[in-house]
Amino acid sequence: MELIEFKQKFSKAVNSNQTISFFCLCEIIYDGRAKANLELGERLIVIKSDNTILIHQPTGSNPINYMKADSSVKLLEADTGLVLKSYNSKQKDYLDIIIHKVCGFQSKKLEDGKKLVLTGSEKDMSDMIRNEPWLISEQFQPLSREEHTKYGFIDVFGHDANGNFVIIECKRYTAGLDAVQQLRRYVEKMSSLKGIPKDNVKGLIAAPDIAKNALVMLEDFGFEYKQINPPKRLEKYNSKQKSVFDY
Amino acid sequence: MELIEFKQKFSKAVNSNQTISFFCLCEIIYDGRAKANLELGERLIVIKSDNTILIHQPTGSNPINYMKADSSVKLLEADTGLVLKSYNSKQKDYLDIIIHKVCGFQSKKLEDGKKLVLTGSEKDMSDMIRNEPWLISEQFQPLSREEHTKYGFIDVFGHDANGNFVIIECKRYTAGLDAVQQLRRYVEKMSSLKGIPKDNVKGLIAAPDIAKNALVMLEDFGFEYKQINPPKRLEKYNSKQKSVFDY
DNA sequence: ATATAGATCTCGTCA
DNA sequence: TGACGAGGTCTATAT
Repeated sequence: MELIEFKQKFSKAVNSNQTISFFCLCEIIYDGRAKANLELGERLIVIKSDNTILIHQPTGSNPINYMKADSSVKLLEADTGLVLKSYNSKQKDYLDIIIHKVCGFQSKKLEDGKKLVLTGSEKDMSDMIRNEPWLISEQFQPLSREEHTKYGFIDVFGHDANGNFVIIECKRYTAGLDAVQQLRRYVEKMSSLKGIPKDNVKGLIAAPDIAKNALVMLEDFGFEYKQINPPKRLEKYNSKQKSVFDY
Repeated sequence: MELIEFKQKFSKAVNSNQTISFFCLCEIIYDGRAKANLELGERLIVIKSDNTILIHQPTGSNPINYMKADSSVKLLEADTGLVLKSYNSKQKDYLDIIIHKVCGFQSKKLEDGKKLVLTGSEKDMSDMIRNEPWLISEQFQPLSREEHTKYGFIDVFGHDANGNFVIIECKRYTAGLDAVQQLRRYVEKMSSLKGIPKDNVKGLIAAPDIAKNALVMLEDFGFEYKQINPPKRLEKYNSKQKSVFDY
């Protein structure tokens, strides 16, 4: 595509807050929170209606370069072709896309107010444990939600049959050393805030799996691990679930 | 665009490992590590040459839905139009894109072997401190960097004038409670593995800023905070830096 | 605005 | 392959 034609289409689309997608041969220079450059290659560029910029190479989930929402977007002429200059004042980020060739251009004003409905998050997991405390043990009794927020970001808080407090940290994937440290911090905080001995505040990790070292560390602190999987419940689609993903 | 025409172009592009981009009116159903659905709306769909799938709404950096590399991609006919079915065996993820209308279609075999050259990462920061130890203090002397294997992933390791070991944890942004806990773990691990009293292993956080609570916790453990900014050096572009981002 | 922690985190690296 | 930690993390939430 001719750069002149591209520039016209581009400007029109940007000015009307359309979402833009095009392939191009380009170099990238970034400076801001860090500093980076990417030599000449073919990439997919996406510019969203909130002026988010994404630069994608042909593989991988993440953009190789990007600018966050509310960036400025200017397309200027240069020796090599065009330069897309962008600046984000909040992040203090600068991005230059030095465009040598453009292949294809698409833009559309997207209408989409829908939000993702997702289950299986850590929050769903802690809700499940609060509603079905026997998943932890026969003795575990959860306390009110207000109770646990007072003492920090504790997933589930309750007590056992012996009058000990129990703090539960949920992880939706394999718990690691960081999860154990996190739990340890909550236990120590509650112990000191309530003025009760550490032995009377029990720590427990609920996760589908736990790393070996993490389990050792957990047991060193006198904490427990309970194998629990995160729940997955989408009321709306549960009934037709089988047929939907059937091949 | 007619769905028939789209289907032909799509299949051809997928079979030749092209990178694909198109706008469409669609619903999304996802099941796997979690479970989600997204009601009808207009989105940008990207399919990369490694069969990564990205579904983008008109705002925000992250895709609202996605599939990781090496997913299967099949386009089937349905009552409502077309259904793009995808399955990732490694992640055990299923994704259905129920396509009602398609607007535009672009595909291209992207050639790009270039890798991002980035500076200002945490590793650059620890390298800088190792090379310029006076940034920490006049007394600090870094030791060889075998720490990685023996005592965990310690960023910088050395000793002070009094024969104490010093463990430094670098953060390129505001250090939080998690950073203090991480440092604490390294200090404890080295102390116990080497059999040295904890008082003779000093912990230090090097970061541009530290959260208030994190500083309190740091000082409770007898650790130190040193304000240091991550370096940003790209040899190639340093000289023309000003002109490159000049407007 | 800052702080805190999750994420269908993703990605690289090393044992 | 699992484990571990960084990320220009991004995002949501609470203060």
